[in-house]
Amino acid sequence: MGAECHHPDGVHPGLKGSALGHALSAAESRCAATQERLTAPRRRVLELLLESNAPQKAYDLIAAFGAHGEPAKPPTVYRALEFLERLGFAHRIESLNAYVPCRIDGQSHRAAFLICDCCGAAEEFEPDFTAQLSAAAKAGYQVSTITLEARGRCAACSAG
Amino acid sequence: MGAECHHPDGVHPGLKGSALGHALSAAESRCAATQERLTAPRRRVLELLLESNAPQKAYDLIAAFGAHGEPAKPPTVYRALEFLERLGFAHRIESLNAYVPCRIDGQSHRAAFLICDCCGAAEEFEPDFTAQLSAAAKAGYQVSTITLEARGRCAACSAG
DNA sequence: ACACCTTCTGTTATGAGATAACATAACTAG
DNA sequence: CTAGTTATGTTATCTCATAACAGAAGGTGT
Repeated sequence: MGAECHHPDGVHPGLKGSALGHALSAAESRCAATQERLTAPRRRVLELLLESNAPQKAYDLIAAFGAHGEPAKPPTVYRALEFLERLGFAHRIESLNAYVPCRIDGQSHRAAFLICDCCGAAEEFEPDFTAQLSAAAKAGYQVSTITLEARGRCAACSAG
Repeated sequence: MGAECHHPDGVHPGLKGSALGHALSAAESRCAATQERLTAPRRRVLELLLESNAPQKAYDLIAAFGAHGEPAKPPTVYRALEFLERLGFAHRIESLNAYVPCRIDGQSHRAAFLICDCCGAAEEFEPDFTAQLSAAAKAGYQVSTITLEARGRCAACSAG
């Protein structure tokens, strides 16, 4: 996580200005369509995730929450994250205890990440879980959610 | 995790008696073969994992460590777990913050779990990561480790 | 045997991550 | 407008994990 090399963070630059505004508006629309409420704290946490270029720890979000440097209380942020995950706007990366905004259109309830141990980037990709789901079915499991986290080195860090 | 239903815990019954002894001996042998040392605390933690029929939290292991009810100190157990994971004798299940003994012969450095949200069982299975590894390669990632956790309901809990 | 190095353990303390519980406020349907 | 539901604010606490350092145990060369 930046501990091993000095490559620039992240594949995703983090959204700013109008791109950020658009992403938030899109989230508003999706909430409106399903009668969910993108309230102020939820919107703020989503904004922080979208602005960032790397997975964010919950306490990073807590610290950055207030406009003038005041932190949030932990439950405020954890509740917002729970909401954002439920709606597919964000994902938790278990092996990092960190959160990223969903970068993939449409909510599949499935997440897969390529995590660079060098620069800390976490790239979401569209998973093909065919093989695993058939293994699960064979074992009699009814799978509701499935997550995959692959650790390694991104292209830039492999090269550098 | 037992919160939703009353099915018996676990697909794996937990080892006892000679089966447990054999498993520990096998671990000794594998350590000896690679000049690693299965020291007393490491062996004890492995024993606790093998005896259990469900994923064990670190602090469960800490509490159960001593023969006469004395707990271990946290670093004792965490160090042992680190060792056991490194040698492939145990796996951490990220989404549970819990640990299981490896149930699959040979250490692939890859773990995949079917986790029952109903009874708490966590069944390890042999993953086929072909699809994901090719997606990673296409993105330029050099993958070193890969973990997968599927949540759902086991056969018994689906039926009941 | 010995000195040396390395690895592992014991211990104290603290840092990081997450949630319980309860009171209050804001929406929303009738 | 009032009853029910959903969300927030706040305090406190709980769970999970590691830093740091001293000392013991094992291994190696002479």
